[in-house]
Amino acid sequence: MPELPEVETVARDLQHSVAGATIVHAHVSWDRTIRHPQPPERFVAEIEGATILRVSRRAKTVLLHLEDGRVMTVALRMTGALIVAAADADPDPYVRVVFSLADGRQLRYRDVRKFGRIGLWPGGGLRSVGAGRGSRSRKVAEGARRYRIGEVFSGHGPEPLSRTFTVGRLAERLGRRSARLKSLLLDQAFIAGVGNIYADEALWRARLHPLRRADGLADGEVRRLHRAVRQVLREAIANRGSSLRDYVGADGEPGANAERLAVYRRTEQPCLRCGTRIERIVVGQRSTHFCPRCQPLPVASVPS
DNA sequence: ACGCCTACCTGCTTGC
DNA sequence: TGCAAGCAGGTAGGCG
Repeated sequence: MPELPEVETVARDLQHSVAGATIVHAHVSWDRTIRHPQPPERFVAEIEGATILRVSRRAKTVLLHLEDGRVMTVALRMTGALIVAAADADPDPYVRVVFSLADGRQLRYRDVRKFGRIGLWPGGGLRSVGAGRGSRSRKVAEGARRYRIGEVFSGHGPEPLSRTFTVGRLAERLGRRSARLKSLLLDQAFIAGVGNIYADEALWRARLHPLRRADGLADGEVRRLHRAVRQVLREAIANRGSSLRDYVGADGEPGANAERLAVYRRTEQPCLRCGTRIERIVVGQRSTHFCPRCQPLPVASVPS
């Protein structure tokens, strides 16, 4: 479900609605939602009584900072959602964890496909929750070592909306890689928070073919990509995210961005710029949508 | 470094 | 209508 704009929307919603709230009770109905090595019973015991100080986002993970310095991380993966509900709200068979708040409300973790994971990390440090390949060499046995807070997401690439994510930085990173643009945009170690929807949208906006190799871009093309990624994400946040199926904000309402998507899941429909039929191909086992006319593939620009 | 595969899960859509 | 296959916003781990 959620990519950067959706997770950002949830985090902002929660900052407004549950910052300052105290968790008086927790109930876990699908144990594997709780990250190893925390046994669910221990997690429940340790979270009870905690007060939520503030809520933020890093990459596609929601961070609930607790008053005592500990941090609860919620990785929503495909269908996870964090929803604030009244205690007497309708029962929902897909709610995997319920946090009962002191004021009577519930913070519900809902997840149809059960891929999401919730972690609780000690004050002043978290264990690595790295991002795939890039963090592999840094991986250590679970529980064997603690990372300091600044190193928590050390396996992740830059936040695309941060001020430090400049054209120059993107150019430098692209220049060192031979992979296809689409695959790189999905690589959390290369850039944090972009997923399948916004990768396709950004490439369409930048008029770059998803199979172009990263180190083959001209300066102007890098500039277009940098601008496109940031615009697409910012606009989606302004629209509270793209709801294709399961995604809702913490208020339980879907976002409004899905209807503004230019290529994602618009196979065979006309390109909004030139009217050419949008094509669907598979890149790295992920559906990929693009306009064959606006996003041409120059000869010899594909990874071999 | 890179691409490709499988696994984790459930539900909806599509095609015969 | 029924039923199987294919598809889904993510990512970890394994292989060549």
